Amino acid sequence: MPQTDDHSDDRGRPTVEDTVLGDLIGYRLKRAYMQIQPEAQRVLAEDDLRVVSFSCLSIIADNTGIVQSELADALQMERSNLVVIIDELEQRGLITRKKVPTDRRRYALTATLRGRRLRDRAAEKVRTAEDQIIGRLDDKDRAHLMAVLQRLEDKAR
Amino acid sequence: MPQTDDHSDDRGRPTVEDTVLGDLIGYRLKRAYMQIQPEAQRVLAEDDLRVVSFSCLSIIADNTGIVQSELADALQMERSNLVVIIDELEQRGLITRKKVPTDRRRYALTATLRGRRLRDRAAEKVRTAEDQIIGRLDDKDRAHLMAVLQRLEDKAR
DNA sequence: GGATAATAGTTATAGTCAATAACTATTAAT
DNA sequence: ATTAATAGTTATTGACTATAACTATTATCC
Repeated sequence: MPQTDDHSDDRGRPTVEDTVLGDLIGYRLKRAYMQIQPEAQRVLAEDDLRVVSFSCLSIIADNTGIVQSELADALQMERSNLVVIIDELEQRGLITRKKVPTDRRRYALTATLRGRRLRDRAAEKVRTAEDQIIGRLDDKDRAHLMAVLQRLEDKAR
Repeated sequence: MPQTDDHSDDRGRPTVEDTVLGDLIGYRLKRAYMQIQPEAQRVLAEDDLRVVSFSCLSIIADNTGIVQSELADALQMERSNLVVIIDELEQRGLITRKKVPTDRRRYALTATLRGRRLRDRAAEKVRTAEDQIIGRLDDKDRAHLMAVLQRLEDKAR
């Protein structure tokens, strides 16, 4: 009987039971995310971007004139934590900030040409990295996954 | 033309474009997780558990005699960060720690009856909370989601 | 029209969490 | 028997998130 109680198989791979935990959506989501995130972080770091600054840049690129509050809403983060990120993107010449004439409290954010190009390139790299990790989870499953995740997100609100 | 450029619809709902970002698996996973996590945290807090301590307790309950290194491996966390969590679970009488006679470096972890009961109850509550959030995403989609996430996780290694 | 509320952006700060290094005790490898 | 590696522990650090407090500006409502 080769099955011992040391919780590992013959290849040293853990065989830890997690049926209860593993049946929770939150657990599976987090673990799946933990596979992807470090790689995304790595490729983005090559362009001196963090995941969060890439996300900001990407939303700004697709929503010319968006203001910080709206951006914070969209990314579900605190306005206050956005400030330094926006500062850096502006200093690097990836976005511009200009006062909204009709409401001088607000700043309209716009991606520069450099910003848009960097976004496009970075997005492509992240997408490629993801594809390598998931071993080209076939297109149908990928599409279904994305649709279900999107719905899950929508339902939650 | 009611469509303005303020990135919100008539109900104040944001209509921010995120096609590039939204097509990344990592982004969708994170956002889906962010819907679930706070609720899981909330129901677990009712039993003075954090997500991570619940996860530990659950794995221990299903793997009698597991040692800390194996647990850290299973949950993909650092051994060092486990220590305080294990300490607390032991102090609360939810698990026991006893030296492994054949290897005195290791401690065998076992859930007590109280520990197992708490785990079962807490898992049930988390599961219920998840179901409420996802609005009973139908069983077929749920099963498919879990299967794909599991595969995604496996492929990544 | 003027007092009061709310909103946008900012700053500073505190709490949480994960990662790292260094250490002791014990076992495995050569 | 010496050297390596492993298990658990402690302390510390850096990153990230949340919160409160503040200024400037706009919206609300008597």
